[in-house]
Amino acid sequence: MSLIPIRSGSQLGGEAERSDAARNRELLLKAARELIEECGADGLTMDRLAERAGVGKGTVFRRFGSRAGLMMTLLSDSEAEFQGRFMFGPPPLGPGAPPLERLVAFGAERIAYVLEYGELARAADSSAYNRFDVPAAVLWHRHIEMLLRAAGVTADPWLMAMSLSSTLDPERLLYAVRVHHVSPERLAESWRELVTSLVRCPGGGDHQAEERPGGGG
Amino acid sequence: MSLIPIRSGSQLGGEAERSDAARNRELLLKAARELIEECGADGLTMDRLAERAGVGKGTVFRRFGSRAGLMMTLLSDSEAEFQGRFMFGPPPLGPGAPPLERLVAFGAERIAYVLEYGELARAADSSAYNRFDVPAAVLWHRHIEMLLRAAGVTADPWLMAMSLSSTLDPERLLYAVRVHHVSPERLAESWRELVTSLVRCPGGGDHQAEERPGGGG
DNA sequence: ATGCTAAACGGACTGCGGTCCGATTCTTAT
DNA sequence: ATAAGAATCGGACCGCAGTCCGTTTAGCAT
Repeated sequence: MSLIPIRSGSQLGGEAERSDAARNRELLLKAARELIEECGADGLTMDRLAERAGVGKGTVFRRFGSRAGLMMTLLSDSEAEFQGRFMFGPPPLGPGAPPLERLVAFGAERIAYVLEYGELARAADSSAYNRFDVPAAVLWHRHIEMLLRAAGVTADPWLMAMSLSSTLDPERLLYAVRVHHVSPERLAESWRELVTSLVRCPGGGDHQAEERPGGGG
Repeated sequence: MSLIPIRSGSQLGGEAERSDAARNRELLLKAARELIEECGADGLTMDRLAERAGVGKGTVFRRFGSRAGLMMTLLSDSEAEFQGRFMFGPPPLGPGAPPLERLVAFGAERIAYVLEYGELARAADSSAYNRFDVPAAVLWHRHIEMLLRAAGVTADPWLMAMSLSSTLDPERLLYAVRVHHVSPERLAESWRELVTSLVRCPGGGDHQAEERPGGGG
């Protein structure tokens, strides 16, 4: 049932897990949820978490690698559920619907997801350079890219998928909603218009010549 | 000649500047440039900068507000020059060319800019929540929005401009180039295709009804 | 020159994410 | 039961961005 190693729940690479490690992991997750309940995701610090869980700070980082890793672990259940829906679930999000409709649905669902988990989703975006290399992010990217190809978009699907992904960045989404009071519906509608334009117009192909000599990777 | 208060060079709101303040500002900027030369933008820390300039740490923060503010100040000359070109310069970047061509040129120039200043441009993007409220960012946003409107794009130009801006985020641009070895030309070409699609197709207008009767602007 | 005041100064301090490594505890073989 | 060994534990430690507030100094009026 495990779809993609979102973060595998706990251990980073190993197989077996020592009993004390398992106990501490549960302690930590429980404490983290409590803290978020009380102080919000932004109010959760690694020190506080360690103290609340009654473990050392080193233990926290060994478990989750980083603050962002912890947040991802906390989101892993809902994230897995989301992945399941857009990969295997019913149309229009899942397979069966035309690519464009799936794209539209994907954006709408992702927007709803980000808005639901707000602070958490934002905190799960590590501020590090490898933010886009996290398994879930590359999965979304690949999914969008696949749908673009299926929809007949010829124009550099990898980069187009990157542009579309950037539109769904939690940071910007939350900024639009919280600071500029943009409604979720308006966000979804704008996304629909964006992907529709992209799919309907084959990338401004008639530029002038498109003399792409080799056309290599 | 000052176009837009990018960061006004130094003082945040006041008018007159005391002589010691001016002297320290110059000292700091000089030291910052030296440090970046030696250690790269990522190697510049506020402590080191204060020490190198021979001033206290408080002075650094009073001058620039934050690390990102310092980076913006360091970029302000080239930023002002860029602003001057896309607002008042010759076509196709400046006024005179058709909106679509200006959009294409804007993206290409911005990509080149980000790639040229690399680390610095990235560091100037404060990690804070108000990242998008910085004067330069809202100017770019407004510029894109204006061009979209001029090009006849009806679909929520504000949000479309946000999506397009996100595509030009230094973080992602540098990620594509440095990690995935995407060439600058490919980035610019992808941008061209993106905006061309947007402008050519009026936002998936025939969705199902889209009876937007008035179509105000 | 001198005194006054508002502004600038500077460095100790805080809170944070993240690391390190000696001490501890679980597991397994005997 | 026990000893060896590996994995885990935990908190002192680091470097960093950013803040605070007592001290100094520039600019001006006299």
